[in-house]
Order: sequence, then structure tokens, then C-alpha cells
Amino acid sequence: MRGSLKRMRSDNRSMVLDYVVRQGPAARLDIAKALGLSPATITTVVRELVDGGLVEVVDSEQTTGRPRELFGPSASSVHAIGVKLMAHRVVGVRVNYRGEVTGEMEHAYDSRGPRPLDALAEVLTAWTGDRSGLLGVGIGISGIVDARRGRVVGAPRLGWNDLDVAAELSDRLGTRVRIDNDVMALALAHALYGPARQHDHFMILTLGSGLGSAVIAAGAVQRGARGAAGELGHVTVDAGGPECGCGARGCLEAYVSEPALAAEAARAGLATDFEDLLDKAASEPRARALFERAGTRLGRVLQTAVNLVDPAVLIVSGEGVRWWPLVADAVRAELRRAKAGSAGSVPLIPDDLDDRGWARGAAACVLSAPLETTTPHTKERQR
Amino acid sequence: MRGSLKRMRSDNRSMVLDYVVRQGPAARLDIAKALGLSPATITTVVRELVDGGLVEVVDSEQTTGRPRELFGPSASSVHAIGVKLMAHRVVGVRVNYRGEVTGEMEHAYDSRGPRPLDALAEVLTAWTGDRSGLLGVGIGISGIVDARRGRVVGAPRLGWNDLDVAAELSDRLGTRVRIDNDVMALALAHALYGPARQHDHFMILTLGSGLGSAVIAAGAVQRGARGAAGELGHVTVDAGGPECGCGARGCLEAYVSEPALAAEAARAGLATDFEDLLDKAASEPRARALFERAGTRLGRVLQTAVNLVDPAVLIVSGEGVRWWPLVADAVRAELRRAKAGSAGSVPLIPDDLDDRGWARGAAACVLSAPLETTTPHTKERQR
DNA sequence: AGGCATCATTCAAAGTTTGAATGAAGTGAC
DNA sequence: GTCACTTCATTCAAACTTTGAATGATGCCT
Repeated sequence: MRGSLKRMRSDNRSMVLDYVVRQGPAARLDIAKALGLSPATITTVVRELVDGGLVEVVDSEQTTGRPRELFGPSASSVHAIGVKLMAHRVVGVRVNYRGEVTGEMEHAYDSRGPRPLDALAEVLTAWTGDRSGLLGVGIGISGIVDARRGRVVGAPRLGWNDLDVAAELSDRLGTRVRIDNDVMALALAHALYGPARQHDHFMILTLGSGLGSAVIAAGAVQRGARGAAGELGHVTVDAGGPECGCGARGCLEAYVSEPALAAEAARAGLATDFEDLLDKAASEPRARALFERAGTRLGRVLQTAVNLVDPAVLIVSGEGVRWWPLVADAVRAELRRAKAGSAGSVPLIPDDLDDRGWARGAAACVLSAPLETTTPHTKERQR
Repeated sequence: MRGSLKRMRSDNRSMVLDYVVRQGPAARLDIAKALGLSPATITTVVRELVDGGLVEVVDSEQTTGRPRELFGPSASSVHAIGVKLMAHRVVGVRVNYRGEVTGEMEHAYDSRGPRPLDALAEVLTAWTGDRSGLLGVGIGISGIVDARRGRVVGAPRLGWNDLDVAAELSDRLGTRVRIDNDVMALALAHALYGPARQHDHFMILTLGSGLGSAVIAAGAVQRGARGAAGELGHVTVDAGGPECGCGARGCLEAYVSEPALAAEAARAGLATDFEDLLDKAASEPRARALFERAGTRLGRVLQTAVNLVDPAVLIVSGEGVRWWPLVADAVRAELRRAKAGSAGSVPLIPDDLDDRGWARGAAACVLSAPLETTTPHTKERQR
């Protein structure tokens, strides 16, 4: 019943869909050539995708001869919900299959309340309403997540441990639910919809209240052997440095994060909080120097990371993109120090992330796998 | 003609072969379950592989019922030649499909001679003799290699630039020839035959006259966007350090490599050359301290690398494994400094690499893809 | 109007996987 | 010794997918 011939077509459907989404508008013959399949097959597969509402004609071209129909991801038929979960707040977005935000929501929330999943389900059902065309709900969580099984392993900020979020929420909502670590989800969104989506090998760095990263290789987010890949926040940059929340000394995040920068500014009597520090940076050289030092430290670590991974580009995202200009030069200078490898030449691309970016990332968890049949709660094939 | 149904069976053959090689002896039903294919298919595919001489029964098990035939890679039917190319020397090994060395060769060579490929072909034909069961010749080269196209982009140590090695040598030898960067090839050998081969996510570090690394993810060697992945040798560890051959200052390789260690020892009046330094390390604390400082520097860089990649294990290989015990403790101490991520807990496994290890790696380039039809010199499908 | 170039679709043929039934190969009990 | 039993392996018709070649569609250009 789980025939491998069926799997073959299913694989081809996924491949075609993936190509259409990432490589922008494409004609059937383009797809056939790029994927090494025959035009006959593409005809069949594209028809299925169009019928399913995932793909639609977005343009047509002609030089001479029959016009080429160019296909792209559908803008209206289907959509997904993306949710960013925080300790006291939920932010949700409705995203169409092009990754465009078509609706949003923000609601108070208490992750440490008595029945956090019931409460979450309530907020979501109240908001979503009509469920036609809904592919599913994706949830991004800051913490360690077993995305494949849909479980939260440990999320200190939410106070959650070993919680079967996807299955439980799926029951309550009656929709497919996928969860993932927030940075991984954001990376996935970039792999599908970001400026670097044509590349199948790049890196993403997130700056903000913490510091995270992820590597996309062969078009897929790398999770590592234990799902802990991308942990650059607590790398030692100064063994004699101040103690970090993690228990170690001189972690990168203890220098390059909004709380750390604010704390350092406060100690130096430069600013009262981070917003104040940002204001001061416009005029006060000492404030700017503080960012530069952070940039140098960040750059040194990135030099190793980039030379190891050799990404096509490095995307900078997270709330911290707003102060990226203050550190960018120092980062670049440090990257250029390496004369071998790709550190010196990798393009650094700040991402225009807004408040809903993280939630959009969470939606990508669903958008990336629209063809999977609803996750069976029963047996899962082990590997 | 290049039917995708044929490709399907070809893919399944590869999958089965790969499983048998990496996951050790396995019965048909094991393979079927692990790969999600039906026993019927496995019967067919295994028969083809046995007929092709790639796989054979290595054992049989029984509790009650019909005995299970356990299959493993063949020890005798087929083999590959692996070659490590150096400026003045060629080292070759004959390797069976289990990755075991069954013959070896060493010959003088001048990579800067008038017709280097003719000379190489001559050495190899003289050595190999009988060609029955030969899957092909793999060549490992220190430098930048476009493995897919079989071209050397730039190999300073050999004095080669933009040379179509695979095609030219293939013509002269009448066999399939594959080339690759030596570190990538070594990593591939580990992915297939090393102690970490069950893991599909690990890292390898090579120590010796230089310093290299590679990441294996999803069972495949990661090449990065430009084929420059793993370049850890010229990462900055001390911006005020001594100048390195690459033009930068304070590169990791300028501290953690045999020439660098020897030079530092000479400056301190500790030893005349590296072998001398190794001897002294047995008794002289100052010599040992020199290695420890190198280990600390190495560990700091590895901390970032490991936390980023999250490998299941870190294999240490290269000629430098013999002095790994002198740096291991310092490396470990530095890795443990990180309280988050996997740096603190990743197992460090020195590989018992002998002189022929690099050549064996080169052979893996051929062993890893035995099912490919002879590379067509004509059109290549582009992607 | 007609020719033409290019894209797209149709359809019989070829090839692969699969479920169910059947066969094979031992163990252990009597 | 034989018989039942258990587990692994194979066979085979049926189901399904892809494909090459032929055919159709579509609009520009002369």
C-alpha cells in the first residue's frame, strides 16, 4: 500500500513543487530539463499541483511559437498559519504559498499557565476561523525541539520540558501541526522564500536577545547529529571574560546580544538600556566603539564558521538587523583577515525582517512539506 | 532511453549497496525494513549486486526458522586503485570492496616534469597489470579540485593549474578515473569504512604538514558552495601572530602543523627538526608545553566548528595522529569550556592511519560510486 | 492566409515495485 | 526419525509510473 511506485510520483511532485517555489516562475519544459524528467511527466505532475491549488500560472512568455506558461506558487488557494511562541505572548501570521503575509494576530499568553496547550488552541481557533485551504499550523519555539516527532525536548524560556506539542495541538485544532526550533524555522523560510533561495548552500545568523545560526546545505536545514547544530551563541571568545548565563565565561552571546550590549553600556555609564544605547550610537563615538568591538568578536567566530561551511552567502536576520550597520564593518574586516577559504569573499546580506518574521518562519515548517499526508499518529517508519 | 524507471532501480541498487557497506552485515529483511522497500525488491536487487561481485554472503544467523543470510561487501571479486599524488612521489594502494588494502606501490615521480600525466599513466599501468575486476582509479590531490568534472582547478604543491586529469588519465588507462581533494577523499573513506560509518553526521580533522577538515552530513562529504568547505587551516587565531605562508597573520596552521611546531621549537632552541621535537617531548617538559599550547589554539577553533556542526564524533586523522596524544588533553579542555552545544561532549577518535591512508581515501572515490556507468565524455546533464 | 517555431499533450509500450501465496531451511519435540 | 513450526526468501500476476514519438496547440512573421 505504501508503494514505492507511488512514492516515485510523490517524490517527483515534491521536486517539481520545490523547483517552482525556489527557482521562481518556470515553464514546464524548464522544469523537465532541470529535473531530468520528460515533458510528459511534467505535464501530469503540474496538472496535479495546479488542481491541488499549490501552483498556478503567473505569467507567460513568447519569442516565436507557442507561448510558455510560467508557473509559480499559488497566491490564494492555500495558506498556512505560522506562530511564534513566547513566554507571555503569541504572534501569529497567515501566509500564502508564496510566503507572503496575508493576516496577523498578537495575543497575550502565559506559557507557564495551568493548561498551556489548551489555552494556545483556544487563541488559535478563535483567530483562524474558516479552515478551508489551510495546509496546517507551524510553531517556532526557542529551545530544543525534535521537529520530526513534533516534541519539545526542552524550552527553558517557556518552562516546557518533554511535551508532545504537535500531536496534542493537532488533536485540538483538527489540522496538521508542525513545530521546530525558531532559528531552524527561520532558516527554512529563507531557504524557500528568502533572497538566497536559489542557492542551495548558505548560512543564516540571527541577532537579537540571543545569537543563533543555521546552515542550509543541499537546500535543507542542517540539524546535526543531536539536533544541536548552529549553537554559536555560547562559543568562547574570551576565556577570561565575564560569566554568561550558561555557566561558562566569555561566551559570544555575552558580548554580541542586546542584553549584553546594554549591560556593558550601563557599566560604562553610557546608556540606561538598549534602546538608549542605540540612540546614543548615532552621536556618541564611545557607543559606536562598543558595537565595533562586538563586531570584531563576532567576525572572528564567523571567520571559522564560514571557512568551515563555505556558504554562498551569509544572511543576517533577527531583531538585531537594525543594528547590523553598526557592527557590519568590523565583522567584514575580521572576515577579510583570512586569506584562504571563503570568509573574505562571502556576501553578507541583512534580511529585512519585521516583527512577524519569526512567525513567518514557523509557517515555513508547514509550507515546506505540503504534500505529506496528514501525519499518522500511529506507527512511524524508523530508520 | 535514460528512463526514470531505470533510474529508480539504479537508485535502489545504490541504496541497498550503501546500506550493506555502512551498516555492516545485514539480512535481506533487515535491508527491506530499513529502506522501506519490499522483500521482493530486495531479493531482486541483492541478486544483481551478488552477480556483479559487489556483495557476498559473509555470515548466517538463526534463532528458529530459516537462517538469515547476512550480506557484506565483497572481499575479492572487485577492487579499486587509490593514489596519493605528491610533488616527488606517488603512493598507490589496491583496495578491495571492504576497504581493505590488498597491495601497495610507491614510486618516484615529478609532478613538474614535461608530461606529468603520461608519466603517471606509465607508473600505474606498469604496476596494476591485470585489470579484471578493477572498478577504477581514484586520485587524491592536495589542492582545489572539481571532483564532479574531474578537473584540478589549482594545486600549488604539484604546480598544476586547470588540468583535466580524470578525462586524460582515463583515456590513457582505459579505466574509470576519479579525482578529489585529498581531505575530501579521506573523509569519504571514513564515511564508508571508518569507525564512524554508521553515523551519517560527523567531522574529520587532519593533522600533519598542514591542517584540514571535512564535514560528513547525511552520509555525504560537504563541499560547500564553492568546493572550499573545511578550510580551517588559515583561520585567524592570533591577529598579532607570525606571518603565515598564505599571507595572513596568526593562522591556525602556523601553530598547529608539523612545520610550524618544528619552527617554533627551533626558535626556542628546543629541537632541530620535527622528529627531534617528538623525541624531546617524551622527556622535556618545555617540548610538551609547546604541544599543549598548540592544542589549546586548536581546541578553541574546534569549539566553534563542533558547536556549529554538531557532529556525532570527531575523527582525528593524518600523519599527525602520532602526536595527537600530546595535544588531545588541551583540545578537550578547550572544548569543554563551552557549556552549551555539543563541543563538550563530542567524542574525539584518533584514526589509526598509516602511510597508505591517504591513498586508501583516494580509492574510496571509486568505491563510493561503483554502480555508475562509465562516465560519458559527451554531454553531461546540467543542473 | 499560410508557414513556422516552440511549447504542450496524448497514448501505447516498457519497466519497476508490490502483496499474497508459495517455497525453503532449519530447530525442537515426541 | 518424523512432524510441526517458525522465520527467511522467492515467485508471479497485477498495479502503477515514466517515456518516446506522434500529434496538437498557439501565436508571430512574411
